[in-house]
Amino acid sequence: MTVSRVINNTGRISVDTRKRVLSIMKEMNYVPNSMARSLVKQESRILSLLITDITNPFYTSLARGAEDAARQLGYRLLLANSDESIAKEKEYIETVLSARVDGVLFAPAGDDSLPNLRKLKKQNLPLVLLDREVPGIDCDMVLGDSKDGAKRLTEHLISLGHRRIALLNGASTVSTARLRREGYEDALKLHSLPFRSDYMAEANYRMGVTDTLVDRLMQMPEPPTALFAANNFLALGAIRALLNKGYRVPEDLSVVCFDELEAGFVVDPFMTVIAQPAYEFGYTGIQMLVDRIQDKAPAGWRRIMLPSELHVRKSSGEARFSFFDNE
Amino acid sequence: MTVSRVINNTGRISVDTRKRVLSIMKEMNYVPNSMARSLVKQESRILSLLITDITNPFYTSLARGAEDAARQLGYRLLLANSDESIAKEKEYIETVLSARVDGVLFAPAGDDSLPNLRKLKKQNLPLVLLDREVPGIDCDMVLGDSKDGAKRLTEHLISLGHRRIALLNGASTVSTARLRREGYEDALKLHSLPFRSDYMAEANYRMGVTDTLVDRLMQMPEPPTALFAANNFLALGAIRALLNKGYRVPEDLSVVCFDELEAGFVVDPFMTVIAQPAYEFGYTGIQMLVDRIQDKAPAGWRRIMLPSELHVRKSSGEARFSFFDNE
DNA sequence: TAGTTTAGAGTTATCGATAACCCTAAGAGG
DNA sequence: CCTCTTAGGGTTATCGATAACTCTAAACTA
Repeated sequence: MTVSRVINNTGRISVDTRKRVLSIMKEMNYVPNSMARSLVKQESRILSLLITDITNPFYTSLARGAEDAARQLGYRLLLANSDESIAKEKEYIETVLSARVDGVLFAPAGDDSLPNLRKLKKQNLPLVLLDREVPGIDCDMVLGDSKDGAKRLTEHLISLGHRRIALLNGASTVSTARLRREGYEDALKLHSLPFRSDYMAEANYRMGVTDTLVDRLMQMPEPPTALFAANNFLALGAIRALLNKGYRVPEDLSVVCFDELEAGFVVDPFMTVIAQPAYEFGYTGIQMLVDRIQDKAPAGWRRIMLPSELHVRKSSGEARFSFFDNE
Repeated sequence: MTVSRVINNTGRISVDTRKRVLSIMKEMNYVPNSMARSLVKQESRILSLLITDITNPFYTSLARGAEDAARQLGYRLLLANSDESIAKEKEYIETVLSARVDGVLFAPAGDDSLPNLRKLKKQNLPLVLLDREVPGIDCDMVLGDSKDGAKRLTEHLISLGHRRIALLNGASTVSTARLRREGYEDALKLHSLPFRSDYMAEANYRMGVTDTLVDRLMQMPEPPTALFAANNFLALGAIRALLNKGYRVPEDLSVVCFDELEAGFVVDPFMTVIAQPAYEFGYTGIQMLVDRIQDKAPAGWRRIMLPSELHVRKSSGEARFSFFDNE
């Protein structure tokens, strides 16, 4: 009726009627029902963002970027958290589909997210993948340079004299973990260092590292002198375990990792990291998504790779040489 | 039609028809439209959570708690972030009202959130306030013991021999800032220490502290020997500024604060803090909200105060006495 | 056997907003 | 004076799911 015309500023309305409507709206505390509107308009102007760990600063920064972009483009954001669980992801997909959001920004838990993603694609819902690729899914993506970053981080350790570098990786069902391993291996090869499978360990990106994992590494006949952790939380878990056991970082073991540890403020930054532009992941992702929704995107899938930066800090130090080995 | 009966398991459906419907649903990739359902049911089973800073671990832990509780109770969570801005808060309120969520869990930016909150109450929307009170709003609340916590933190400093303790507080339009100041003053009084207004500074909970603020304190004729920061980010900002200027913590200035710095993992925890049970804030808040929605709540408003814990760590040390003053 | 249940499924109205169409009176134009 | 335009605003159908009702056989009861 006339109210709709006033709210949306469409059609012809006399100044008088408009005033009358507005004043009655105020008087009644009228608030339009966006569900009813979406039902007829067939669009909700809501985008959905799924992240895998809301306590990880990488994802909270990403969320802020997504939020800012969405706000600027006139969309609202439905934020959810999968805890790296495929099952929660599935639940969430159902929610999102039945809520008829206009598009989804999706940081998948891993390769096993495939069926979940297929379900989205079947509904023809615009989709942008974040941070991780999933084999079998073609769509727009915003990725980091995992391979190159891992290579740089490993080379940094090598340049400090380290020859025995362990890799504490995420699950191999996650694309970033695979790529980080490749980068690590590339760096070893490039410097003619052997790849040793006993220097490899694997854990969930979200979980702390069990002390036993660290024990195993440190109690080898030739323990590593440096540890490359594939993400920030793995590094924290490892360092905590090391300190508990009485080891010192970096004196006994240098530790480096992917991703900053804190969102913004850092007191006396400790960790040597490859920092990814988390905010831009979210911001760019939303831009790509909205382009796609509004048919402004090119026909083919876009694959944006954001650069990262090496920050050398205190957690990585010069290697101590062989005379320490038999200590 | 019959489909609805199948989906909701209501009414009488023959086994045969049910199978037929289900198979066609699968074949068509049918997904029910929850907006249409909400429209007629007059409930959405969506709750909304507004936090003021998504990058602050206090709020991300809180969000996880809220999410877990919501999931367990059969609700979904719409998460948003006000950045401590009343204007964003207002936008968000409008979104939430027009989305017809079933209830709102609200961490207000401050006393100026009053009009925003009134708008919610006018619609009779179940509401639970988190962390901060707002004068003029009566509703269920989950709070921390700001006053007592501040008192304990201040007394901890006093017990270390500090006599000149500065307070770096949040804006006085935020209830927690006022209470933390009260606790601080109580502790001073209790130990017959003078309250000095030149030891007070105020900044936004979200912002870094400007270096000038720290400069002002440290360049006083009688500079403080300890600093009580009213939240974690203020403490981080202060410490960063101090380190930049060449001061050491705790040697030159002890620093303590409210709230943990990191969500879960802490490497070699540094900061002496009053830790609040952030997860429980969210979890309890959702429980109270759902009770209210389902009319299981008592008639009067509930006001739950969650206890907090003092963790003494390295950022606070013994006071150095007068012979240092004229150094 | 006649009347009454009942299982199973179809019909209609509804939630609130909007698209598309229609209606009326005043003013414009010849 | 009559026709035509147009401003302003009312009507109806629609989005998709559900509540409440109806309908039709078959089954059951007395």
